[in-house]
Amino acid sequence: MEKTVVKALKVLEMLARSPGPCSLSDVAAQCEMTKSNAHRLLQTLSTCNYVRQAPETRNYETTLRIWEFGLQVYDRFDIRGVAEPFLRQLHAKTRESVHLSILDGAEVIYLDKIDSDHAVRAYIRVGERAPAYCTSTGRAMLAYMDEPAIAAASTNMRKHTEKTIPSAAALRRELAKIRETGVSLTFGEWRAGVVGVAAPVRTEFGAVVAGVGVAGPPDRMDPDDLDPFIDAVTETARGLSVALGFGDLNSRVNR
Amino acid sequence: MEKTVVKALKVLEMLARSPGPCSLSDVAAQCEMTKSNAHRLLQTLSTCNYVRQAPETRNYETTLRIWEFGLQVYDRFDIRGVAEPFLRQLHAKTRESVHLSILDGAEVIYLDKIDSDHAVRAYIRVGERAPAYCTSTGRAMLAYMDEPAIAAASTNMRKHTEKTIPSAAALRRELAKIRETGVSLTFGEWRAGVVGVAAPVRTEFGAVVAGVGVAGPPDRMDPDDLDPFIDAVTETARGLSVALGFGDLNSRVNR
DNA sequence: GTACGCCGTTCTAATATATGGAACGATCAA
DNA sequence: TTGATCGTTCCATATATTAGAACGGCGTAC
Repeated sequence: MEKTVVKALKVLEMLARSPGPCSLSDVAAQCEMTKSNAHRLLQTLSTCNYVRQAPETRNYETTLRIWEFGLQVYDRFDIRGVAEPFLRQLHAKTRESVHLSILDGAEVIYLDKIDSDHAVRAYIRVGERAPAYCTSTGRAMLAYMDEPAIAAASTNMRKHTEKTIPSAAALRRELAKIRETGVSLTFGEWRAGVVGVAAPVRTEFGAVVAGVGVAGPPDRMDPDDLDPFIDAVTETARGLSVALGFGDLNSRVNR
Repeated sequence: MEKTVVKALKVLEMLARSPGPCSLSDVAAQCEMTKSNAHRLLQTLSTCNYVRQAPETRNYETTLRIWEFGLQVYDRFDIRGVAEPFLRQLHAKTRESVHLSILDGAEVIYLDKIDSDHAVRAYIRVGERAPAYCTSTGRAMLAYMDEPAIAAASTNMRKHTEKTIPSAAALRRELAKIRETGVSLTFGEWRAGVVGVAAPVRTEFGAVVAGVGVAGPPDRMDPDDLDPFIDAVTETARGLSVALGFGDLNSRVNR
């Protein structure tokens, strides 16, 4: 294991996370290394154009280099390109916020979204993470994962709201229900007051590659009458599954 | 200079750029290192979750980790957040594609865009780069940069289309004109058949931080009658400059 | 069926490389 | 002026990285 590389990445991550430029001492302190060590790492990162220092304050900050590479990586995950028209359609039908996410370990990552037009709306940011076990798209995907993945997702379960699913056993019952009905429902388990309806996006071979869902407040998404939303979401998921199902996801190249 | 870090970044960049998963040998060959060296680098990058190997083929590919960090970095460049309503307004007025870009050395990076609704439209991708000297937003920013920056931007000038500005001298004349009028105009210099109208976005201290512009085909953007577009763009640039002008750009934190 | 070649991976000794502490000049506050 | 803090440079030491050989697995060609 290359220690230097790990340290360099640590510095880079720290700078990326930081809300503003950092002094050398800040970097050294937060990354728990000596000043001279941090200094040299920052210099190499500078010559590679990943960070730069403000000419006047001598503080260090990240450049847009990482963003560029991130976009390149992201574009290869072509789910989003294929999914966009489907998301648009789902949004047009429901007028609520619609989300596209993938599973990464025990968390979901939101790949794309379209916000509701309503003033009161469910809001997430693209790139954000959330625990899979208590989000609608997360559970929709979990339901079709193998045992180790489910076990991993049901450790460290916490009550994020009053309604968060309370136990691994309850989660497994919920996942079984999802496998029966094909739909994942949540009622304010992650963010209070947000109703979620989601379904898995699968390839023709059955592999789950993403989750798609709609989220909104209970006064517009009546828990007793979610059928219109369920229908819209399942149709979107089915359409997306077909659109994505031809070939291996990772072999897709840039559009 | 930490050689190991440079190598690791090289591997990461190579994988990000690659259209699909790469075998170890590919990585070693393309990055010009021994297989064992590439192998260890890939392993450390794996344990840091920046790359992973497909379980079956054993090929390596990037994860979405870089994308996540890229987004964090990007969000700190709050220009885009502030600019969005202005771009929307400009788009509403012109119905053409509008672009927001920043200068990075001799190139522009497109930060954001809104596409025209028309079937025929100027198209760029967010995150894309283009030479500053022959794009409208690029020249709008260059016009207010210091001598070394202009000199750097006027090296390696190539004819991308028939209309590309032919020489450094011509570029300087053009930049002088921009400083007079406040507007930068291009007629198919980078992509044939695309008319561009752009203006610089400046802080109250005069520092140029971005460029904003509109682009479209000559039949809707008549070179002899660009005044409506010029007015719209200058108004947008002025509004954005005011909105951004209070304080240092880099000290802005997440919304 | 067997031999060959290529793959990814592991190991090791040799060496290049990173390390942290000390020292330096600059800047700022008291 | 003094003292403290900052960013940066230097250097001997220790350590982490290196290249190459060797291994076992796999597919292919003969």
